Amino acid sequence: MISDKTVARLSVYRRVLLDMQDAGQAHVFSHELAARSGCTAAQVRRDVMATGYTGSPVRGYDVTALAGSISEFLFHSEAQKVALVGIGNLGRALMAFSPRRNPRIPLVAAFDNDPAKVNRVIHGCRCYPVQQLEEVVESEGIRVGILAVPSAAAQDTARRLCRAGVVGLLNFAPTHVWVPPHVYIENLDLSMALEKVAFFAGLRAPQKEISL
Amino acid sequence: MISDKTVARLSVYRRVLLDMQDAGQAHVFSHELAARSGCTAAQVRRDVMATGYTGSPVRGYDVTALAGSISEFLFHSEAQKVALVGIGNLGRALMAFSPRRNPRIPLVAAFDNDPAKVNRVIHGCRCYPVQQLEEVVESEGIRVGILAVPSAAAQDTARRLCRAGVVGLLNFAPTHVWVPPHVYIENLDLSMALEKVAFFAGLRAPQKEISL
DNA sequence: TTCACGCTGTGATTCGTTTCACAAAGACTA
DNA sequence: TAGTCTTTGTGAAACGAATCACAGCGTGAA
Ligand SMILES: NC(=O)c1ccc[n+]([C@@H]2O[C@H](COP(=O)([O-])OP(=O)(O)OC[C@H]3O[C@@H](n4cnc5c(N)ncnc54)[C@H](O)[C@@H]3O)[C@@H](O)[C@H]2O)c1
Ligand SMILES: NC(=O)c1ccc[n+]([C@@H]2O[C@H](COP(=O)([O-])OP(=O)(O)OC[C@H]3O[C@@H](n4cnc5c(N)ncnc54)[C@H](O)[C@@H]3O)[C@@H](O)[C@H]2O)c1
Repeated sequence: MISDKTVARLSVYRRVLLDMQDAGQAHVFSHELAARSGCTAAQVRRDVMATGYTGSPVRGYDVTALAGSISEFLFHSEAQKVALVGIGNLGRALMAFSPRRNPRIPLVAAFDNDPAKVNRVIHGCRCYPVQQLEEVVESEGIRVGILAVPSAAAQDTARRLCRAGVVGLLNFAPTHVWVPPHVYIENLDLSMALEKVAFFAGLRAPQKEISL
Repeated sequence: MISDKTVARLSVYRRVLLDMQDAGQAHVFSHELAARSGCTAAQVRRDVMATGYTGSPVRGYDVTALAGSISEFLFHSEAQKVALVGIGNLGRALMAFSPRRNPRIPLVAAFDNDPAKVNRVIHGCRCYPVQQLEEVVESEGIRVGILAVPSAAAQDTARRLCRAGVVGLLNFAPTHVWVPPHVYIENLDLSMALEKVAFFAGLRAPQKEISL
């Protein structure tokens, strides 16, 4: 019913609105929010419709009220606890970033199969041996998982997470991961994204410089 | 003419095909490639059309030949050199990953405004003070940039990169960045992706466990 | 009080992508 | 040789999302 892409844009609008709130701005028009979010005014209005909030044709949207409405829409349920699997280069960067993130989506546990990396606390997040995955996910009621393990381990890790009750996955491994139909999975394939950028960069500057 | 999404999927097919090649598989059918790539057989056939390669109705596609055709299609131009700006947590993870990546898209320079992080070589990549950005990008002929700086610095960094000749950008900062129309930009907003996953996870398991 | 203005909310439309469905073709069988 | 089987390549149809376009409305000006 509600589209993937609308949810993504609402998340962007929310961040922009919070920035505006910090800057003391009280009202905003759809075209202004659109410009700051990289989309069109019509799209903003359509997306805002989904949250049920209604603006005023004269003042536009109330910044605080709209931010609140989007927050309520996006984070309606109780806080969604997150588990990270794979405390490697990428996993550690994600952990370092997590305190700056949305407190409604807290990172509460991390797992690794390397004994040297576990049984400590990094940026407020407990690190466990991967053997305890099911136990911790179940006891903490974790519903969201982040896969930052090598490709070869991704499918099996996903299977374990889903069995333990995870229903949303963010996958950084550059491989397709099968999950049960009730689980939502989002793939963030950085290599693929870079290849895409390189491809279009090649199209846009195809001729060598006249370099003589 | 060629769609964004087709390029993305071709990149995935290519990786799957290289894995098959390593495993000694000589031929593959569209439905098989589709299953391993997370899409449909019809989509595979459509996408393959774009590269100009033609399979056999009996044997399917020749793994090596198709991988080659996709590679040629995606990486037709000379190697696309890449510059990274922002040697923080995320930047360092990307540098650590780069040797494992496509050699047609080499990471050749990194920049930071923190003097403590520059004037050394990390994973084979030279780190420069950000003041030398224009000079290095121009002299090396770099056409692709990765933004791993804080949001506040993203727009200005993008502007400098584009002025220096970059025509493709990969942006990790959670902010909208304006670029000239001839520049291709791809945003990888990890926070947004996680909020999306959390949202759909909340929808799929909305009720608290009957936990008594 | 009337009018003009600019913006929101939304039905209708357009656009791009995915999926369907089938003709064409090689290989194997008898 | 004729027939069957499986898969490709691709027009055509279906689908979903973005965009258009405008009615409706509150405001401020005259
Ligand atoms: N680092 C990057 O910038 C980057 C970029 C693109 C994609 N990726 C992908 O992200 C994933 C992680 O990348 P990375 O650079 O952090 O790799 P890494 O090798 O630094 O870290 C992987 C971690 O996973 C752990 N691990 C391995 N098998 C495991 C298992 N079965 N269970 C639990 N933990 C296990 C390892 O001990 C290690 O700590 C990889 O799939 C990689 O392809 C990373
Ligand atoms: N770390 C993550 O997992 C993560 C996740 C999501 C998004 N991001 C985004 O990626 C970006 C980088 O994240 P990070 O965790 O690496 O942050 P970080 O603070 O660890 O690193 C930022 C780096 O950029 C450098 N820098 C700051 N201003 C600069 C400038 N004007 N020119 C050049 N260099 C400059 C800093 O010296 C620092 O080394 C941020 O925008 C962040 O929001 C990071």
